[in-house]
Formats: sequence, structure tokens, C-alpha cells
Amino acid sequence: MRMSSLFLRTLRENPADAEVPSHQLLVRAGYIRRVSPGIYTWLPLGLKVLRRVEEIVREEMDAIGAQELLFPALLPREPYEATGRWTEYGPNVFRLKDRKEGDYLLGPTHEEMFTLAVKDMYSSYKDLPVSLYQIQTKYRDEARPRAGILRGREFVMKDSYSFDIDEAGLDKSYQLHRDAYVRIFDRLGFHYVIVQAMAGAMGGSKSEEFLATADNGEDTYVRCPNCAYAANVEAVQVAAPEVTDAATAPPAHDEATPDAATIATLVDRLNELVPGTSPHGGPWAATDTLKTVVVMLVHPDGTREPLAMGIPGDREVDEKRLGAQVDPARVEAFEEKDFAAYPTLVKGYMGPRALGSASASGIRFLVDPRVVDGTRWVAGGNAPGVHTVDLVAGRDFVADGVIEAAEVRPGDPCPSCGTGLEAARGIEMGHIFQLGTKYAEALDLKVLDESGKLRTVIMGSYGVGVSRAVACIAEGNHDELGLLWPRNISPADVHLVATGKDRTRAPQVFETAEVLTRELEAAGLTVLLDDREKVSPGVKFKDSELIGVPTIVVVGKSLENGVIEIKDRRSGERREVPVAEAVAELVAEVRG
RNA sequence: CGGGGUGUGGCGCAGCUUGGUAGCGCAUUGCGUUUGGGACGCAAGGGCCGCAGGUUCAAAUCCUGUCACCCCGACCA
Repeated sequence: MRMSSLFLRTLRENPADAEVPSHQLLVRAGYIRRVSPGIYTWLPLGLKVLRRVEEIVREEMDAIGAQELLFPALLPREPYEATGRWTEYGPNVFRLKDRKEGDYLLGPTHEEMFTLAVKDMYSSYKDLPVSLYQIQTKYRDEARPRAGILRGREFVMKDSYSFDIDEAGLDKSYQLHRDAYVRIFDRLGFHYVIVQAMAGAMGGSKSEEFLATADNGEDTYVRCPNCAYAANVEAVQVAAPEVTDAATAPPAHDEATPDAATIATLVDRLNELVPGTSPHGGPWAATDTLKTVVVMLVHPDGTREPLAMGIPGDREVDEKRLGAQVDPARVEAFEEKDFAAYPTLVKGYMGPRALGSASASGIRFLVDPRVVDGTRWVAGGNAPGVHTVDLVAGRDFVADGVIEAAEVRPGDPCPSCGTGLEAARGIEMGHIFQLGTKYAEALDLKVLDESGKLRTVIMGSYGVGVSRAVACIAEGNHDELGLLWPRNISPADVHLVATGKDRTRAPQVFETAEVLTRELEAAGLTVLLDDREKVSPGVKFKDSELIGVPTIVVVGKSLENGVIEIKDRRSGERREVPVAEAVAELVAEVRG
């Protein structure tokens, strides 16, 4: 690549619409350009980087025997209708019509297509297992694209899918992918954590995310400082206490608690009215109360269903956790008109005894995992100004089930070893999960087993954000001067700067630079040669630092002494090397 | 969808309060000087001042509406 003709324009100032470093620098250094919110053009330098990341992903996928194919990005509605995702995906999918008014979408993810492709071609257990992948442009109409290429509406993703005849096969395919992902993210140079995750809208069971650790990341996860446990907050499993015998607990009794519609006022009332009778003998605290929260679920088909939750009074509902639990339903606030429709619900004084499928209200009632049988609570008495004290789970009320919707706090016990958890943030770079049979069933993907019986194929699904990885690498590899690409990602191995005025006045400089470039290329290195004439050395140095190729070679003034200069972009170290040794020296440095 | 902000040459911005020839820096072109840290001088090209109405002799500037974009939140494999 020659900078005299490279399609490139570097900017001295940050673009006004860029906030995060990766976005600012990728635009300034001429790697990408914004076309529309969340939609970017890859310029020649940027495309080189993107291709290098793709290639690393491709090599590791091929290494586990996955086979690459490529589906269209433009897809018909029908397969997504069959799996329910045409509706479940909601406004996040780009939809369009053809001239005959037929419905199409731009693929946000391709489970349906992979499933149908296997169904189309395979029908025997002998064909399995098989893993297929593509590196494809995906489209999601994000409510708010942000941070440049980190969260776009058009992005490049590697997605792969495994197809197995049984659970054991799925476990093996999953593990193969997991190992491949570890290699991919190691090669990309990420600091990352593997956390337990929710399978979410994709359906399925076991699921892990690969998060690049970043203080400004969008995802919050917790990790245990003592054991290996780490999980996305959405997926944290609360450690449930032992079930206890409540035989000694006093019977439940209602107490008048006027003006106690909040947990704080309730605790004050309890300490005034029934001091010293808390389950633990100490003063009443928020942790002794059971807060009842009601929300309205809106299912993909539009039906609305109220959901009540019993949560320890000292905690808030975490909307992300709740959302993940009820997915694909959407959570809406429970409004005044909803209270009017359910007269058994007394705002501020709702309690478990009026809730549950078997109760008068018929409202589904789920409790926090901490609410195990035998635990004693204070909760609303379902009448204004009344609370029920010594309400024992399992004795005085029975919930319809358990829900992980309460907020997770740093210091909460690790579900695996009990140590206090720590919270941290990261950027989701990869997600692997065991889909199970959701898509195979919906699209009727079955094969004959050894005994001639039809069996539903079991699937796994595995994604890597390829374009996001480019942004993420930039995010973690820059300084005040510009980008700092790792060697295996850089758009070139060597950035060779010729600092002469022009070919007429500094023929040796340009000639030497040309010869070195040819020799380096002959040795298999890629070279970005700054052969621009009439450009001052300062400009060329600044550009080389902004562009961020790890090794910068300067051919200039020192040529009089028969030496060139090799600079390490990251450390800033520079050393002089005789021209005759330059190629060998650089090859050794680049090959490391 | 809620809150905040911004729309003026390719990029970054001033001008708007108080209406009257559209400006600055960078970038681009030409000439000359300069060439190891984003050089200097002279000259040049390039703007329906987001869009639509309105007020006015006159609107980038005032009024109404509208659109777009950015940031925070909600949302998000």
C-alpha cells in the first residue's frame, strides 16, 4: 500500500459525533466512515483489519471442523413466522416489502436458515454431527445505536450452529466451540471473562457469554473472588437458604399499620407496634419484609397478563433480570386502570394471601428464591393500612414458582461457594448456547436414528461479533497519539515513512524506501509505504502514529550514515539499523 | 419512548441575545520559501446557514411547524 495513492484522509480533529475512543480514532485515522446512525463504511485500512479478524475466526472455526457457507442477508418472512420470531423480534428487525407486497426481513440472526438448510439436505443420523457457520452482515434496528462500530445497526457477525442426534453430542459440539472461542479471543488479545448467561430470545438452556472486560462496557456481570463463578447479572442464580421447620413460629396475624405503604415506613411501624418480635429477635428491618410488586406482561401475541412477585423488602426489582426471565414477553408498568380491573389488589398493601393461580385474584405469583418454605415475613394484608406479620412461606401461602428478578448486589453470596460477589462491566464479544430443539421442532427438522425412528435434531448456537471485535480491540489498544494495533490485527506489518521533500531532491531516500518495501514484501511482510512527496516529516510521523501499525520504519536523514530507524509504536523505543540489515531485522521483529 | 443538546463550505467551530455584504481554523488547488515532529507567505475554489411556512423594506439571526443527528436513560443475540 502506498500512501501517495491510498484512499485515505486522516483528520486532525475528532468528529463531533464520536464519543468513545475507538469511534474517534477509527474515523480520524481513516478506517471507517459513518453513513447513517449505526451504519458504517469500511475504508481500505479498516477493511484490512476487519478481514484479519475474520480470518482468525475462520481459522479457528475450520479447525474444529465447522464448515463455512453463506446465507442471504435478505430473507423471506415465512421461516421466521414458523418459529414465531417474526413477531417475537418485534421492532428490532428491519422489515421490507418487495414489489408484490411480499414481506421480507434483513436477517438479525440466522437460526431458521441453518435449520432449514440441514432439513433440506440431511435426513439420517449418519449425517450428524455437523457444524455450519457463516460470517455475515446482520441487521438489527436498535432503538439507539451508539459508540460507532461497537453497537451498530449493521454489523458483521460470525454465527455457527451445531446439529446433533442427542444431548451428549450437543455437549461435545458445545465444548468444541467453547474451546475454539477461547483460542479466538486469546488470539484477538482480549482481556475477557466467560460468564454464565441467559439463553434469552434464542430459547434453549446452557449458555455462556464471552465478555471483553471494559469499565465502560454495556453488560454488568458478577464474579466470585474466591472460586471460578462468574455470571451476567441477568443469569445470576440466587443462593437459596435451607428449608426450615416453622413449627415454632407464631401464627400469622394482621396488624394495623396505617400510612405504611412503603417498606421504610412499614419497618418504622413494626418497631413501634410489635417491637422485638422479628424472626431474628433484633429490630425489624427491611429484610424481614416481603415486598409485592405487580407488573403487566405483554406477550408477543399481544395478550396481557398480570404478574405478581414477592421480593425481599430491602431489594428492588432489576428490570433487566425480570425482562430476561419473562422473555419473550415484554414488561409494562401496572397502571391505575389495571388496579381498577383487579379489585383484590390494594395498592401499597398487596400480600401473598390474595395472590397465586389458586387464589381469588387468580394472578400468577412468583417469589424470590430466598423465600423458601419456613421463612417468616411481613407482607401486605390486602386491606388499606393492614400488614400480616409472621407469615410463613409454605404454611400461610404457596407461590406458583420462583423468579430471579431481584437486583443482585456486590457482596451477595456466591451461589457456588458463598463468598461475597464482585460486580464488573464488559462488552459482549461472543455468546454460545445450547438451543436444544426449539428451532428443530418449529421447523420440523428430524432425522432417522439407528432404529429407523424419527428424532428431533438438537442444536447449539454460537456467535462472535466480528466488527464489534475490531472496535473493541481499538478500544483497548490506543494512546493519546492514536491506535496501537496488535501485530496479528494490524492493517500492515510495517509502516515505512520516507521523509524526503520529493524524489528530485531526495532521490536516495525515496529509492531506498522503495527497495526496502519490495524486499520486505518479497519476504512476505505487508508494508504501508508513506511515499507522499512534499509532505513534511511531522505530518508523516503524526499519521503513522494515528494509524497505529506496530512497527514504524523511518528512512530519512540518517541515511547519510547508512542507517534507517526502527520505531516501536507501542513502547516508543527507536533504534538505528544499517540499511543492509534492515530487512532481516524487520522480518525477525515482525515474526517475533 | 422519556430527558438534554446540536443542525452554518469536506471536517471542527464562531456569528443568532440587539435582523442589514456569511466568517475563522483545518483540509483542498496554484505559486514561492521551508523539510526530523501536524511549516510559512501570497492567491484561489468551495455554503439554498437542515427543511417548510410566517413576520419584515430586509431573516443564518425573530415566530410557528417539521425533519435529522448526538448524548444520558429505557431497550438490546
